[in-house]
Amino acid sequence: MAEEDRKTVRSQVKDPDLIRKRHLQIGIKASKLFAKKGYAGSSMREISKATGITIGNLYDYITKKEDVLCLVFDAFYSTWTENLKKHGVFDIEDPAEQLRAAVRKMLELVHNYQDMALLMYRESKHLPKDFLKITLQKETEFIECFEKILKKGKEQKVFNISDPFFAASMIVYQISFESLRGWSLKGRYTDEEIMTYLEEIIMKSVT
Amino acid sequence: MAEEDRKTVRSQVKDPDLIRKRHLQIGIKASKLFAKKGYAGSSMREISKATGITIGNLYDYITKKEDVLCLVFDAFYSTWTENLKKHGVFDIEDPAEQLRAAVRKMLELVHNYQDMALLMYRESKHLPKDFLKITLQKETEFIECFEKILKKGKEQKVFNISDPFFAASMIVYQISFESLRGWSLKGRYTDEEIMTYLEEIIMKSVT
Amino acid sequence: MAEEDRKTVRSQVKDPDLIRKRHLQIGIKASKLFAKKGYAGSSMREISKATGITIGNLYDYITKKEDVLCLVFDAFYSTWTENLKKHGVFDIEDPAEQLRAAVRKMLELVHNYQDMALLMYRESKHLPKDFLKITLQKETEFIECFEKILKKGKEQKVFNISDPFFAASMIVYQISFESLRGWSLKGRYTDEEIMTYLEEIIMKSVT
Amino acid sequence: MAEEDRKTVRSQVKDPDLIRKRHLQIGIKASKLFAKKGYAGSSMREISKATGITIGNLYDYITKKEDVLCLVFDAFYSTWTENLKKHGVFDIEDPAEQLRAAVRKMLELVHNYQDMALLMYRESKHLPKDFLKITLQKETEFIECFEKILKKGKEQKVFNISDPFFAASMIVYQISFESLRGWSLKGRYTDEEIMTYLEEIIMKSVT
DNA sequence: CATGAATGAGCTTTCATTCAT
DNA sequence: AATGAATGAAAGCTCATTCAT
Repeated sequence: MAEEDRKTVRSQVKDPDLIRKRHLQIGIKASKLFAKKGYAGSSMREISKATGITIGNLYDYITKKEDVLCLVFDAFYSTWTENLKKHGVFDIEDPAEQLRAAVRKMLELVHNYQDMALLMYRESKHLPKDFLKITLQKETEFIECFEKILKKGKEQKVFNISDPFFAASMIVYQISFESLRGWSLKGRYTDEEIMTYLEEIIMKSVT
Repeated sequence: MAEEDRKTVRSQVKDPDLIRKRHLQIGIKASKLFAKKGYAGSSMREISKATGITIGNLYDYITKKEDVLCLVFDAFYSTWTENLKKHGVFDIEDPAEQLRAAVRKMLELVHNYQDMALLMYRESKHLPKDFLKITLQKETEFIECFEKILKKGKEQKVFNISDPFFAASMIVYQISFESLRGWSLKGRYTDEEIMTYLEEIIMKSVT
Repeated sequence: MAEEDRKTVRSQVKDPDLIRKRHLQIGIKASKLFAKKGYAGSSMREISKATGITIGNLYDYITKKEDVLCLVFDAFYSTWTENLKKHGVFDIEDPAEQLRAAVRKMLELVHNYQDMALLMYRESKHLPKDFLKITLQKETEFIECFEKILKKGKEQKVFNISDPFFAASMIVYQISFESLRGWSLKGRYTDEEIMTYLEEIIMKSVT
Repeated sequence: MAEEDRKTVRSQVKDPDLIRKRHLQIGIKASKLFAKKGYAGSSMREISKATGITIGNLYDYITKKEDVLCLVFDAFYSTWTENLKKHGVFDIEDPAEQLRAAVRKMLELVHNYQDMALLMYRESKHLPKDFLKITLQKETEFIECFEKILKKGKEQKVFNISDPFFAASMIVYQISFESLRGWSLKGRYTDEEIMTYLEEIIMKSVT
């Protein structure tokens, strides 16, 4: 209880199943609200309305407004990783094939949750210190997935890169391109073009 | 530059020189504050303290808090473009040489104003509509500088890219890598390593 | 009276009984404050103190300071019309008798709520447009009560007037005489004298 | 200097002619502003703009914002009495004729300065105590003009009134009818009709 | 005398948070 | 567990007034 402190959002309620259910409910509904109005721009009243939980009851499941943001990040990572596991990307043997599949899958995911990716960049500043650390840890683990693929490809001499981790970081970064810079491309390119170009650029950068 | 700009932030004060001076003062000091506490998280009283201008006087130079953010963006673009012009990047003939020089220069700039790049991504949401349009225009012009280099290189067959504008957008995006994802690299790489790797990756992506 | 009114001042609070109670409380207490210091001269903090409702809670029952003024007008008209109905003025048959009774009753009322009449003249400028319309409508209805009496009297040749509505307007105006010009009479006449003279003048003006 | 204190608005400036000129200028221009936006609703900045005197200079002729209101009242009484003297109302011998002439003249005056009359009712609350006393004195003197006419008429048995001063007060009050209640008549009556009816009612009230 | 930049108290309003029911 | 009324600190912004030039 002392060391494991703050790994999750504290709640007054006893029933753990109810807590899980409500926490997910809050995270999902609030994420849509935050995407539209931002974290600071959303009041607890609005969060209450969006989640369908009265304001007093909301505070039975959280202790501060920050917690709602943590729940949003939690919910996001849940759906994100879940979606990724469903498609057996990591079963592919050929590194180039595998990388292309992973990148394409991720691009689709980011495309579908565009606001979310942007949201996480924008609002991570408001996360409490200890939760931020956890988040960064999760991101690092995510990068390491790509690092693994790159390392294998480098050993097999199919990839020509100097530093696998650095390259993996850049790939993960590039995947968010549409979310963060999409506005400067909208009108010039179709969604499919954007994803095709991105895939192409990323693949070329490693070969 | 003196007559045509500053139509966006109106002030009560009549002396145009004083306005320019104070606007710059506000933009620079507030940018440091915003980088630390964010736009929404910084109160007008804090901005007043940071700029050294009393709150009432501050409102002689702006009309809304938004305006401070505009001044931050303004100040940023001023120093940014100014710095870029100083080094005769656009005199270089060889496209590859030219691109490398431009990228390296920009990487150094972004490195020195790290918080700023992140700030601009994070807070552009809070810009008023009309000012946002101007900002996007400035960004597009910036991208087009790189597009021009890429086009020339493509014609000379030194660059192998399918869409120069898209590639230019990606390069500009990659240049901000350190600002937006730097935390995942800190501790693993020195500043110099980061810039060298970035330069290498960007150059490879076009050849 | 319960369902149809109070569409003008919206509140966050859900319990309609509580809303009615608080709205009346605000209207009455604020009216005394406004009479003393004027609408513009009374701060929300003072209104809060005067009503005994904390400032945040106050804003659960109103949306703008204007609303407080509306509630003052509401409360005034409520007590005004209520008081008038209590005394069966409109049952009297003889027009002259009826007019004299109505005037006398009104004079007493205005005398008891002296500051209020003055307040309403002074502050109606600050009412929001739509509410002002409602207020004027209520006043017109009030004038029409007197118009009706005058019309009947004119038909029965007991009153000698050229335009009943105009005359009714003037009577209603004269009734507020004490509120608006009382200061120039204080010291010269007793309260009872003022009312007697007023009654006399008004009655003579129609015969 | 001790007893006569505060009879007028104090000024830093030495030249008495300039003071008079500026005071009148301020009073006239500010009156139009106050009529539109009210005393409390007009800022010193607006007053400065309306008068064409810079804010600092303004404070060379006044000491507080209140003073501007005093100057408005002063300017008003100046033009008012001036206008009244021009027409030789007080030379008429027959009391009824004289009263009718005075009333008609005043009605025209009030009609032309409608906003002003309303303004004075509304804003007299904001006058400093000592100045208010002077204002009331001036008003009383004005009422006494009518009282004199009524007294003469009463002695000659052409007027049938019980208390001349009270009746005079009421007449002065009725003269402002259009200013204070005009909105409820607009649309129903022409300006000329209003004045004719008013004259008729007032004359009947004394005979 | 005139100018207008500077001051800071005070205004209206919002909002995270608590707590009696 | 759930409700929503109540709290008050703090936010953005205005404005009468001063004062150096």
